[in-house]
Amino acid sequence: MPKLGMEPIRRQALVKATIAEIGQHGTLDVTVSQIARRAGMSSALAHHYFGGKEQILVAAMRYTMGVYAAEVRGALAMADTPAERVEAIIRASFSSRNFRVETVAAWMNFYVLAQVSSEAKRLLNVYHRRLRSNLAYGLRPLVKTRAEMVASRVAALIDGVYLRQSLGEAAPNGARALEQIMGYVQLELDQREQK
Amino acid sequence: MPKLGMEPIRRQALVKATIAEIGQHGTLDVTVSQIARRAGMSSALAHHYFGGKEQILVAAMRYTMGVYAAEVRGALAMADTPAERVEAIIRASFSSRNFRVETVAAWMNFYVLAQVSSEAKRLLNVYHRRLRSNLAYGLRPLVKTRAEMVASRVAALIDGVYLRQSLGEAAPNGARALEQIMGYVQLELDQREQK
DNA sequence: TTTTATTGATTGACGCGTCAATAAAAACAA
DNA sequence: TTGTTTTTATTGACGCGTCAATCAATAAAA
Repeated sequence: MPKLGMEPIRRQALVKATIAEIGQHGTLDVTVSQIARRAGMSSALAHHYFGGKEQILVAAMRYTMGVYAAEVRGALAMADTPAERVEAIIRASFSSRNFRVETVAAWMNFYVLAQVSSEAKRLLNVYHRRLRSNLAYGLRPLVKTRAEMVASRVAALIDGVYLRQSLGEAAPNGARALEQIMGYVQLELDQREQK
Repeated sequence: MPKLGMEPIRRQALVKATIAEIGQHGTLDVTVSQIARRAGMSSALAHHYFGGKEQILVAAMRYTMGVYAAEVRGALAMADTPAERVEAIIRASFSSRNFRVETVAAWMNFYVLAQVSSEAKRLLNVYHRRLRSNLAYGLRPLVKTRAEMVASRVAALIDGVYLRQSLGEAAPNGARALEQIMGYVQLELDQREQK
């Protein structure tokens, strides 16, 4: 009963299943069969649409990063002041959409994937560059020449908080994470004013 | 030609080979045979001494953390002021001994291992608790009630910098990493003085 | 002869990727 | 319209390779 135009549906189902599966296992050690089963199809079909396991994983990565990027853009569009811009970017990292167990687990494993897949490495570098560039743009009016450095620190903080969360005793608490990082940003701003 | 007392030698050789192998592959996807070959023995012997792959990996993790902990203790012993204590702890994370490609790669993968091995998770939690506790102890005289929070941020920063380094375009630069983090600490100290 | 060291060979499981086969829709032909 | 061919969807089965773990066998110390 082949309905036509299944390709995009199948692809998305596989991508989402991949993230869920990685989230559940906490590892990239998920089989194509597991992913396919969760997505409701045979593993052969998964290979048919994606070619191989690595490409499925990279697609999942691209999807995850795309969701994040969209959220950043959305939040950025509503920000008027530089300070709001900065907060919007950070806030996106800890939104209930992104800062959940599966996504955190997936994210960490993308760093491992980047050790093996050059495309994954490229994607991760793009993410980092954008993040720092976006942050620095918002920060420049606020902290002038320190903008790049502060952006670097914020980026590292975000990654660090994610990593910590992956050890996850407690459920992800986006609000607390956000405060943690905004606290640092505020410190940089105060510093500026007192000079 | 069985020389007696080989066990500790073999074990250490395997542990070191494991770290080297993970460092080279960037992943936990290293076979027992590869590790054993690098350590100059058969895979059967590796199993004989460790029981299984997971135990080898955990041993490598314990070893890595042990090296780090020893270095922290050493640096701490030579620190007189609280500020020196804090710097000593951070410095250890970026010493030329610890902040090298293999170790950074291994470290990141320990987070993945912790998703699968409860012993690895335990070890990582111990590391985090100690790190934060050590930092907070040094920070308390300097920033009072903020000590815990600053310690948390520093810990997250360290992890974040490591993670970034694992993407490693350039070779690890411990000095720069150290500055990056000490810059933040200094900011917290300045803040305190101006109040 | 018991213990320690050591390995080649083997087993059993598992996973990726491929292929041939089935089936329905669409495109085309008469 | 009806018949034929091509394209798209889909899967079960399978081959090929890999790998963790085990075992039986060898050998030297104690």
